[in-house]
Amino acid sequence: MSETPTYEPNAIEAKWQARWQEQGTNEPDLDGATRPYYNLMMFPYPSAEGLHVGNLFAFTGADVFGRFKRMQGYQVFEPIGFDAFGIHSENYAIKVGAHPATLIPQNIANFTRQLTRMGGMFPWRNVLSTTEPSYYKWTQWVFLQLFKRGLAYKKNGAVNWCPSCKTVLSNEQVVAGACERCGSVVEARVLEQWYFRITDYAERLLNNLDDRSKMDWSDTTVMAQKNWLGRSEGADITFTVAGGDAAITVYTTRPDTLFGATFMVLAPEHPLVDALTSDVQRDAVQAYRAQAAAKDLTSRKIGDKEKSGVFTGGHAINPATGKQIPVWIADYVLMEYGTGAIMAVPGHDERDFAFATKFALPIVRVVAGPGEDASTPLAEAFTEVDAGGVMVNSGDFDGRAPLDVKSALTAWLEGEGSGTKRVQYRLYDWCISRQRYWGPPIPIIYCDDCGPVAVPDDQLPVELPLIDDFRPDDSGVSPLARHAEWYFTPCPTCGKKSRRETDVSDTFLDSAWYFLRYPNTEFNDVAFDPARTKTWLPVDSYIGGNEHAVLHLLYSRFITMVLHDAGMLDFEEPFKKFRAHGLIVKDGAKMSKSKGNVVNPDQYMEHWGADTFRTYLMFLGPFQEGGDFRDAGISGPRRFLDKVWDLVTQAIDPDCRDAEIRHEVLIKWHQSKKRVTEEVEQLRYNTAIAALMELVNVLREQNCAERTVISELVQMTAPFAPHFAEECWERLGHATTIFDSPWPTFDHDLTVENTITIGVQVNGKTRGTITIAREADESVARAAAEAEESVSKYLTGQEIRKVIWVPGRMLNYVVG
RNA sequence: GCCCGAGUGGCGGAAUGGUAUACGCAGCAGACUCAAAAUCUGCCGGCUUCACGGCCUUAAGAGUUCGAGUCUCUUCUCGGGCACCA
Repeated sequence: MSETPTYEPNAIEAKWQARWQEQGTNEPDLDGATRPYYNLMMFPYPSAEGLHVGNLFAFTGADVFGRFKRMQGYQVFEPIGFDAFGIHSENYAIKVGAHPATLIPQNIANFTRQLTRMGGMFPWRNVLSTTEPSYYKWTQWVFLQLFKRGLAYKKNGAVNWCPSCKTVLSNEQVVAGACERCGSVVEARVLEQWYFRITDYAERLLNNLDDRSKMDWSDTTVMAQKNWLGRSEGADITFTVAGGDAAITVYTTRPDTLFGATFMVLAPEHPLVDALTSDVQRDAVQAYRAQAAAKDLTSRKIGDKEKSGVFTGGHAINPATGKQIPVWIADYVLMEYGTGAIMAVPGHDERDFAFATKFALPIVRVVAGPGEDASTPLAEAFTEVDAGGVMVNSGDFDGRAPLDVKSALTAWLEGEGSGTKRVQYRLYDWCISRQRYWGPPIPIIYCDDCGPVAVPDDQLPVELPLIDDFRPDDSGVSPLARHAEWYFTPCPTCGKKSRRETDVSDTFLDSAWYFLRYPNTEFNDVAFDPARTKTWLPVDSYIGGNEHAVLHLLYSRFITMVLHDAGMLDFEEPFKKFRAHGLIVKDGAKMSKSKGNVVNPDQYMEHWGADTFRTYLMFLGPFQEGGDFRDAGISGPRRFLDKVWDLVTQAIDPDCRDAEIRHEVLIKWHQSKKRVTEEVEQLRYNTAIAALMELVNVLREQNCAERTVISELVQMTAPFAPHFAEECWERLGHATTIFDSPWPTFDHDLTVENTITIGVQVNGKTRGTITIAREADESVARAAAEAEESVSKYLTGQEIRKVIWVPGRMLNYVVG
């Protein structure tokens, strides 16, 4: 008994990784696939630190699913790539004094090493990086598709500007109104920027979310998208300005409360402010507008909720009451939402109530709740619409329910020509301009004669020049503008000396279409080949983090819809199924560099092997909820693999093979196959692994190492521990990869025992158990139960009032 | 503030309204060993009992039900998202 090999993960893993590479095991036939399955995971941003445990958890979970689908007979395409443009790479390069173009390839090499080490089923010939000209050529092409369809436009927009770092900051880089890096107070700067008209698609983006045939998504993700889209139903109402021809249009979701509108508020930037302002108020209004303009975006939005504002001196007429009401300006009204103006109903809106209280404006009750009437004082805004209240102080509408008056009043306004019903979305257009260096240049040329001109397709890509001074400067203009040889270029239409657009595009654009490129990486003349696309898309399963629940997924859906409308794709939803994985925490806290609790997976893979580490990660908690990383627990999965290894050793030994499968093993075997199959399908990996462990325990107790059973056990461990399973499979005498073997099937009749043990309750308390035939009827069960001393002692001397018999489940006596 | 999600042994976590605590970790006892590690066997929610057993227990409280970790309401705590959206 000398030649028995022991389980040595590192040797086995290197062996199988090399073999997969040599034999192209992970590369499906992209053209000839008959049962294609596109298994997508969110590609990583290749940071200098390398993959962390959270990435590995996500990729392993997606890989387990892909390997499972493959064993179910699909040709699985499970590509990986790198999302390497963006401000993070650029800032890091500035910090370490290097160029991102040299850092990124190093990071990608390190990520590639780690992704190979973990044993992912990645087709490396289809790898992509968003920073390669061969990729971003098509990102620019995507931009131009939108430009040509009128969906890309320029407008002024405010950005966060740090005067000390001389750079535009993203919202998350602004902390409490200050620059996250240097602490300077951030200013708002207005720049002309490129936007995509995603708002045109708001309704379709919302409606498809409820269409299960197009999208089977996690509920939490659907909810997040719905909230982001923020559909509301209401009305536009026009108020004429007293003593003038001007009119102010407001948007409200509560047209029923129109009689309670006692003043109006415009956003400080509203175009009618000048016209409304009286001479007396002009100075105060000017001062307030200047003050509002100076506030940075974030502190205006989420900062101090204390109301501020100024009276313009102007008045408007409430179309319902005919009364003149004062018009104010205040920064709690946002120019970007609705019409930038509101009718203020302080009795029934918390913000308006706070404002009216602060500035002593009249508050009128127009809805009376249960037990209230028109004169009940309002200590706070009464905002309930559907709480059984009735209208009061509202003329002909008095006594009716607010919900009913909502539509009735809107209809009346429509008749008067002073209002219309309208649906409003919270979603705003997608700003894709970045005044930075490390991104794909926006492919537009400005010609004095021809205006903004698209760079012709045959001149794409507009390559990002490899310049050394890529730092942003004081001007707020992209560093690209400083390079005359790049900046000046002939107009593609008339040939006149023209200027390139110097903004680069948002990284979210890079990732909004990458899934279309993966099956087409070898094509240089098209972004995506129609035949390939028809075979592989839409994506069958997409797994990723819920931090991208809104932006990335919404932008991807939008770009797909646009390309669908352009006739280039025959589907409008890119991801048939989406599941969000959970988060790995360490000691109850999210892993982060600042907390110093980031776990580097390399050392674990080195010490335990990738297979044990993968199995551990999938076992530590529900995949869709995440879990707590505790290295003490890793020994459990390792012991499990050791036990399977030993069973394989026994199974291939002709001397100790057990030909007969005992009934107890047979049932457990089929039950395990059923459970594992169903649970892996639902990404419930932790319980699937528990089921495999239970099976192993039974096999050991029963001394069974029957070859068929062990073979199938090995197959079921394969998605979790792929190298390990390949090695076991080879030891069992197979010459081809285990991933081309069919997933084990089970016999339903063998998943249920002929005799079952059920609980017997007396008055709902479990008092004993009985073991009876599965099909036993009530009388048999009762006879067995009443013969049990532990049950009968609660029955003697009691009147049995009722017996509840749930066949095959339980028996309950109600006595007393 | 609003919208989601979650609170179960010492720990990670299982449980179609039907025997709560599967599986794993840690711990305790034993076997093997000169010894230790590894491995194997057994025990392992709390209180109570010599024991058989009894009572309690799924964040707290109420409710529905023959029966609730699971369904409903209220409260508390934690995590995530949105944040003056009219």
